[in-house]
Order: sequence, then C-alpha cells, then structure tokens
Amino acid sequence: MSFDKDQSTGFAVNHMARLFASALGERIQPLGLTTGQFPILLELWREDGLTQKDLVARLDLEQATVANTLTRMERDGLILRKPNPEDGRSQRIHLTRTARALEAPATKAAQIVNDIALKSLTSDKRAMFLDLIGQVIGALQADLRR
Amino acid sequence: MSFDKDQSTGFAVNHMARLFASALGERIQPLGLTTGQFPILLELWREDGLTQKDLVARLDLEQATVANTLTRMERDGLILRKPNPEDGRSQRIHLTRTARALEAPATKAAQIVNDIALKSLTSDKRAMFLDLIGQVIGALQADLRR
DNA sequence: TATTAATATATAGCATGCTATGTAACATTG
DNA sequence: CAATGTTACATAGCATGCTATATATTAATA
Repeated sequence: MSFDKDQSTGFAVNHMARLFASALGERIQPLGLTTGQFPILLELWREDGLTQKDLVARLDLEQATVANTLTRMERDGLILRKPNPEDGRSQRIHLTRTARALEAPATKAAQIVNDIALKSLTSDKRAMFLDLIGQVIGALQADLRR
Repeated sequence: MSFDKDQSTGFAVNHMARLFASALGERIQPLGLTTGQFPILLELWREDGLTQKDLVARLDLEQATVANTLTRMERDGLILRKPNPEDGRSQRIHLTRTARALEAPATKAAQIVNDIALKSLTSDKRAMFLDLIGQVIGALQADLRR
C-alpha cells in the first residue's frame, strides 16, 4: 500500500529535470540566455525563419508557451518577428546577429552539462539511458493521447 | 560539433518530466490536488506536523518554493499552519481531514502513472532505469556543489 | 545584558509551462 | 460572394520553481 517517493520514477525524474535545468541555467546565464530559450534557439540555429507553429510542432510545447518565450526573446534582442508574405496570420522568426553568435558557446555549455550528468556512466549505459527515456516518453505520450 | 537536441539527455529529461507531470496532474486534478502539492503531501502523510524547514530538507526544493506551495495548500484547505511551541519562528504544518482522506486515491494515481510510464520495460530495466537516474542526480548534485 | 549573528519564514519579482479564450487572417461552402 | 469555419497567434490567469531580500525570533557573544 505504501508509496515510497524515493522509489517513484516520477519524482526522481522531476528532481533530475530540475537539476539539469539548474546546471544548464548556471552556464548559459553569462551568455544572457535562459533554459526556456535554449530549445527554441537550437531549432532556429538549425533553420532560421521558422514560424511559431513550426516551433510548437518541433518542441512539443504548447503554443502559448512558445509565444510567451518568443516575446521575452524579442525583448532580449535574440529574435525578430517578421511578417510572413505567404500568410498574414503568421510571422517568421529570425535570429539576431547576437543570437547567431551564441550558438557555439551555448551548445558547448549544454554539451558540458550532459557530459557532467553522464560522467559516471559507461558509453553503453548512456545509450541505454537515452533509450529508456525514449521508451518512457513514448509510453506517456501514448497515455496522453487517450 | 553539431549539437543534436534529440540526442541530448537534458532535453529528453525535461520532456519526460513534463509528460510525467501532465499525466499525474490529469489524474489528481479530480481530487483537487496539483502536482506541486503532491510531494509535500507525501511527506505529511508519512509524518504530520513537520515544519517548513523539515519539508525543504526532505524535498530538495528551495524554501521560497515550499512556502508558496504551502500558502496555496492552506488556501485550498489541505493544511493548517499551527504555532510551534518550541520555536516562535517556525510553524508546524498539519494536514486537514480532507487532505488525510486523499492519501489512498492520490497515491494510487501516482502509482498508476508510474506503471503506465514503465509499462514497456521489464522489471530489470525498471530497476536499472531508477538506478541510472539516481547516478545522474548524484552527478548533477556534485556539480552543483562546486 | 545589550549587541550581533544566525535561523525560520514571508514576500517580491521573474521564467517556464499549462489551460482557456480572444482576434485577425485565411479557407470553405451555401 | 457572403456566411461560417479554421488557423495562427496573442493574452489572461494560474502553478511551479527559482533568486534575492525583508522580518521576526532565537542564539551567541562582547
């Protein structure tokens, strides 16, 4: 009957996620970046000029979440929203020069955090860990879709 | 050089944590509970009358986070803050009858979410997953402490 | 014992994420 | 082509979590 928090995957996952965010945040703060902006930047570094809808689809975040983060990124001089000639409802999101210059140091910071987190694991176990996470994500997504 | 989000443990962990929270939230919302209240309730179900400081130590959350969540729980009729006769600075947190009555259904909901998430994994892999998470948490905590 | 330091909690302000809802532009259809 | 529906985005409001700071009480010390 008893439910042990320390044996609960859900709590451990939440804890681990907070630690990841903290470790990354600490390292990208000097760059003027925050954790929530990071995934959006990754997509735009790969392909500039995406729409908000594109970002929502790629990041599995809610539309409102992305809209708010983009507003803060615009405020912080990381992106510009330009009208989309193909569709008056949407806008193309473009990186500023500043944001483009941050790709190398920022991705390096993320790489370092991943390395620190997985330091004690063998290469096999790292791969297994990522695979297990993928399976869990799949199971939870399936549940979410009824 | 390229940094692949889909190969990044950090992003996968964040994604997984959001899915866990969503799956749990959906199931405890009918009980009038939220995900942030849940860990606090688990501690108080185990031992009523803890102080805020006790909760902070047990949950690895910041003091301000716990204080704010407790305020919402008080507002929602889940807890009462009673003066601590041993120390005028602190208060003892006590569950209401309502909160006590929610232990069984709420822990059951959490159990179900864990089961769904780990459904596709063998018992061995589940244990390994929890163990790997523990190692990663340890590594990140070590990093955080310099 | 009066002062100073430490502790427990509260509060302000912010980022991230959510749901729900509003609005303008585009698409469909009667 | 007008009415209706759909789509893309914005906004409001909230929970969770953080840092920084204020306040009140207790502890330590000069």
